[in-house]
Amino acid sequence: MDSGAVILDLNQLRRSCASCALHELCLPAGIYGDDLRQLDAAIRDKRTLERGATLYRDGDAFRALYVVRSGSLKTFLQNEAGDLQILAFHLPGEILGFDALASNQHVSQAEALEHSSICELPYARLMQVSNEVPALHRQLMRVISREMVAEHRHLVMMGRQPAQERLAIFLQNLVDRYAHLSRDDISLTLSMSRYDIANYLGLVVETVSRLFTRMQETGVLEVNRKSVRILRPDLLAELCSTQHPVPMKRHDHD
Amino acid sequence: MDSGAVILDLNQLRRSCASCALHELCLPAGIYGDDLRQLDAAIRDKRTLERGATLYRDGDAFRALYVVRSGSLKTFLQNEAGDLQILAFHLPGEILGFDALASNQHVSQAEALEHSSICELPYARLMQVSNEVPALHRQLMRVISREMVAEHRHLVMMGRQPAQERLAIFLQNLVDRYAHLSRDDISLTLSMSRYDIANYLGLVVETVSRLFTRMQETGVLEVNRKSVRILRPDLLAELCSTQHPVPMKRHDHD
DNA sequence: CGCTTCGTTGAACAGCTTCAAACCTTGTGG
DNA sequence: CCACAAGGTTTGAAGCTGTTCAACGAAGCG
Repeated sequence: MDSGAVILDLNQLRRSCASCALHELCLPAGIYGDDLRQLDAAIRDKRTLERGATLYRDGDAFRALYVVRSGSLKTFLQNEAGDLQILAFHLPGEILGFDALASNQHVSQAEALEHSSICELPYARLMQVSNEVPALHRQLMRVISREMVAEHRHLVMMGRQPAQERLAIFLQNLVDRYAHLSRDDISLTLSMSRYDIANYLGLVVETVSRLFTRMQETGVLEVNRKSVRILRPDLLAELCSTQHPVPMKRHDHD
Repeated sequence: MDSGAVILDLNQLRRSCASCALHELCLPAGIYGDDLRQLDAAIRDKRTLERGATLYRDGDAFRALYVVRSGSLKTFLQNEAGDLQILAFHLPGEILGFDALASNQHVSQAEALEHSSICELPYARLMQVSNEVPALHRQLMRVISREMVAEHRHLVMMGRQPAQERLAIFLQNLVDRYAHLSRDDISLTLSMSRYDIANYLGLVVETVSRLFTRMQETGVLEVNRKSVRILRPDLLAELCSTQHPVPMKRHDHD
C-alpha cells in the first residue's frame, strides 16, 4: 500500500524458515523436514515497516497472521472516545493478529515502534498446511496460549501492583525476552516512548519518569533516554513482587 | 476424583451436543451431521461441581478443556506471595483451560462459584477429531480468539477506567452475556461475592459496595445482595464510557 | 536555528484505599 | 427455636499513592 523500500529489501528478506535465526523461537519450532518446507511455502514475501507505520488497524479484514522478524511493534485498542490502551509490545519471533480469528476482522491496531521486518502468514494457506501437518496445528495453539498467559500476567500487574512494581516487572520481562535474542542481558534499548510504557502499565508519563529516576538513584539501573542498563538484577527482581506490609485478605474456599 | 453426586447426575447429564440447549453458543456452533457426531463422541462424561470446588489448579497436568454447561466458575492466578487476581468469570457455553496449551500444565486455577455442571473435552481426542474435521479446528481457534478479545476489554478497563466505569462495564457485560441465555435481560443474579467482583475489577470491596449504593441512589439499578435489577439500561450504558472532562493526551503518529 | 515533540521535575489535588466499626445473613449447636 | 459465631456487606473518616497541572530542559527534524 505504500513505501517503495519494500521492493529493495525483498532479496535479503526472502529467506526460508530453515535458515532463519529465529527458527527455534518462532512458529516453526519443533517442525522439521518436509513439514517445515510446507510451512515455509505458506509464508508470503516478507515486508518491512517504518517507525510509526501501521501493520493492520481496527476493522481491517483478517487475511494473515504476522511474525516479527526484526524490530518491534505495539498492538493497542482505541475506543470511540479516542483513548487508547496498549495491549502488548512484540519482539522478534512473536506472532501478531490472533485477535482477528474470532470475527474475521482485526479488533486492534498494530504499529511498528521502529524499522521492522515482518513475515506474513496468509491464514487460508496456514490452515491448509496445518490440516496436513498436525504438528503445526498444535504449535499454533501453543503460541496462542502463550500469548494468553502473557496477557494474564499483564492483567495481574494492572490489577494488583503498585506503580514501581509495574515498571520493574515490565523491565524484567523485556530483559527476559531479549535474553535469548542477544548475548547482552543487562542492556536494553527501549524502542517505545515513555508514553507507551506508561500507557501499557496503566500509569501516566510523569509517574514512569519519576520511577526511572528513583530506580537510578537507588542504583538498580542506569537510564539514558532509550537505553537502560540493569546494574543490579537482584534488586530489580526484588522490586517485581510487592513486599506486603500486611497480608492480604484471602479468598479461601477450602 | 470425589463427590458421589457425579454418578447420580450422569443420566440426566449424558446428553449429546445435538440436543443441548447451548449447542449454538458452544463449541459445536456451525458443526453438523457426521462432524458433530464425531465431536460428541470426544466429549467425556459430564461432571458436576459444588460451590467452591476446584476444577483444576495451578500446576495440574493438562488433560482436557472444559465447557460450562450450567452454573458459573471463576479462573484466577495466585502468586507465591498469596495474592490473587481473578482473570474471568465463565458462564454456560464458555470454554476454560486454554492457558494450559502452551506448557502442557495449567497455570491458573478454576473454581465453581455455585453448583455447576461441566463438559470435559479430553484434549488428545479433541485434536484427533479436529484433524479430521477442519471446521472444528477453525472453531477452536475462533473460541480462543474470542477469549483473547474479552481479555483485551478487561485490560482496557483495568488500565484506563475509573472505578464507577469499571463496575458499569462489568454489569453491562454480564447483562449482555446472560441476554442470550435467558429471556430476562434486566435481572441478574450475581453468583460471585463482592470480594470477587472487586478483585476482578482491580478495586477493593469497600469501593464496589459504595458504587452499588451510589448506582442505586441515582436510580440506575436496584440491588439486594446477589440480585441486581437494571432499572435504567440507558444510564448504565452511559456510565460505561468515561466522559472526559479534558481530552486525553493523544498518541498520533500520522 | 527555530520548532515541535519527548522527557523530567515540582506542587497541589483527587480518588481510591486503608482502617475501623457496625450490620446483616447463614449456619451450627445447645 | 434461639443464641452465637463467622463471614459477607455496608458505611464512615483519615491517609496515601498516583494524577493533574504547570513549567522547563533536551533531543530530533525541518
